[in-house]
Amino acid sequence: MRDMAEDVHSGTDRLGLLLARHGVIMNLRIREALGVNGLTSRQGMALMHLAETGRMSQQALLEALGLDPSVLVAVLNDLEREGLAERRRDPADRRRHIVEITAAGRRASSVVEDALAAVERDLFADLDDEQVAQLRGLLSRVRTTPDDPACTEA
Amino acid sequence: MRDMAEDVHSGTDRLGLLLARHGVIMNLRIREALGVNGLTSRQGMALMHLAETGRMSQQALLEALGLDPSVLVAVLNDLEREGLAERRRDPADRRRHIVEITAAGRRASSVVEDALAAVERDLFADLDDEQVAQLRGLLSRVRTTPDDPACTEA
DNA sequence: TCAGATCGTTGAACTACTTCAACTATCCAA
DNA sequence: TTGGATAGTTGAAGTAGTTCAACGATCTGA
Repeated sequence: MRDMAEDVHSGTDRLGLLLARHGVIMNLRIREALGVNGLTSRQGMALMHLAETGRMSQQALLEALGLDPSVLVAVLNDLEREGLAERRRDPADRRRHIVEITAAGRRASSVVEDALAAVERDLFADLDDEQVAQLRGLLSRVRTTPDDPACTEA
Repeated sequence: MRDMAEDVHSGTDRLGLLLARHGVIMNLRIREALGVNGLTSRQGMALMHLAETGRMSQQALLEALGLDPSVLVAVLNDLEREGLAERRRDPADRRRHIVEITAAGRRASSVVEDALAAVERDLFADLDDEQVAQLRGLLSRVRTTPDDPACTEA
């Protein structure tokens, strides 16, 4: 197909090492993008989640983001103070909070979206659309659910 | 019951978000693997680098790993104390250190290799060999070199 | 020989992330 | 009504990563 050099790197290159090397950098760039509004990357993540789902229980958000409860509290405090999200008690169970994104939150989240898109354009500048789609497909099938108990054997 | 919790991944999924989500987890697993000998993930990284190149100047290692000089010093101190690497002054320029991996270091590095391979097998269990190769190819073409000034134009 | 640069090193300050224990309010079931 | 569980909150401790300034040893060029 293309005349691309198949292996620019030396032969041994573990995929894991590639991920360790590039992953750190990609992560950095992505977190910068997530924090584009002066938010922390976590606040950005939470905002994106809320933008997707509109509203959800604090519990659900917590599990989706994989955060400690106490951490999420701080995140939501900040988002709420900035007027990007709101908490209100669930009338059906007053222990629970329902977290909802505000209009300002949606605006902020779309700014984050754009910043993410820009980083992607930058990171994946050498890939065409089809390849980016391919990459997305492959990555989405990576097993990141720790529900498999027998995974740390050597 | 938690009816909103389960289904999380869907529609909009930015590739960047995928990376932010999965990347953190992949990174965690990989770093666990890198630290399999009781080393820190950084020591593991350094060891892998040394195993690839055999020996290199401390300066070169520093740039390859993207570390602050002071950080590398600590890493090498530990590796040397464990007998996994050795520093000696470069006779051609006595300011410089030449870092060389030891036999024990090679053994340790191959343990890291195996652990990495295991993590990969686990993470990419749902991909066949061809797809893993594809993923490696795509990832290796991600732009992670920030030294290119003309890459952030849009 | 001297001045300035380079290499590795030390130490400290600073930030961010993680984890945990304890507490309040609320729900649910016996 | 009461005891135990759950949701969210607070605060603190511990860990790890980053950055920076300063220093001694050494090289290089004038």
